[in-house]
Amino acid sequence: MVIGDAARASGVSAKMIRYYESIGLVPAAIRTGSGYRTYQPADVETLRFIRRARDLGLSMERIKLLVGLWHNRERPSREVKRIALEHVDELRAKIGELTAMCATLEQLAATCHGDCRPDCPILTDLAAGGGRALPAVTTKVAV
Amino acid sequence: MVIGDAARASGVSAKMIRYYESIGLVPAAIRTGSGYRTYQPADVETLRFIRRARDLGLSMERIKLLVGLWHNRERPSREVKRIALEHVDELRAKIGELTAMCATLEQLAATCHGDCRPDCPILTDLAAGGGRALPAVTTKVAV
DNA sequence: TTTGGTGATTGCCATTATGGGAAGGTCAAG
DNA sequence: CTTGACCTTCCCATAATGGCAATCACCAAA
Repeated sequence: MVIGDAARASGVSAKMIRYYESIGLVPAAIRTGSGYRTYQPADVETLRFIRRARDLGLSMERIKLLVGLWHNRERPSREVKRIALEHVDELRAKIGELTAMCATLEQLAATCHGDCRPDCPILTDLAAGGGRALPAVTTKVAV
Repeated sequence: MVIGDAARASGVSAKMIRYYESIGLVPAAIRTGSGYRTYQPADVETLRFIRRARDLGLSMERIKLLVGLWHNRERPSREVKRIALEHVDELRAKIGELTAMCATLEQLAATCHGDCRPDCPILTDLAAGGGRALPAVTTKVAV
């Protein structure tokens, strides 16, 4: 199996496979005499694991830890859970930030008539000091 | 007013002010004889505007448009509102993605006992194909 | 006036994860 | 033997920000 086959089988682009190798996330692939990287089904499985972890938004660093734990039969599941929950915390924090931004913008947009006239509360707010005019609802952030 | 003063007055770092100038977001500052950038109160106002827009998560590109509209007395508020709502759409999409990730991870973590034993549904899920075991709740994504 | 300290200038590097492209080698089918 | 598909490495780019380094400017105190 050459890199293109592994890419198709795993859903990870060839470019990314080489990148993962370069940062040590996957071991260096065995090369053919002419320098082509070769992959075994087990390698493809690892790549699929990585892809799913990426789909959950995990950073390369955490994925590296998870792959290590995955390949370690002595792992304590506590470690895995800790990493997952750390990421959950970060996701919740990010969601909170974005939700606050979204709420502020929605409120500003709601009070903008959005026609051909130039006066606009969105610009006024950005120019004047940001949302102090609508504090009560803005602070109602999920999570 | 030299760049450090403008930075303190606007809450935008000197580094970022130079960067904004380099990408054309703010006009090139007038220089003193020895090459120092000088700023007027109006420039500081623009920088504060930009900072607030950044705080709302707007991209440089959209901020560039907003600054243009802000400085244009003939602007139709429709344009401003459209840009704001485009960003709201993107925020909502992002929030939806993160919420889905978060829900999946929370569920997996909830079923992981998290002790010294090695078996772990989080790893099992990542290895096996991702969340197909918990579809009903996973799809219940906000937004 | 000299010296010291603070700050401004440019430029280069790093970040995160990913894509694009060029130049050149390899392989299999026709 | 040619052609096309595919591999290799290397460089560049992204968005927005921080950091570092060398050099120069300015202000105030001694």
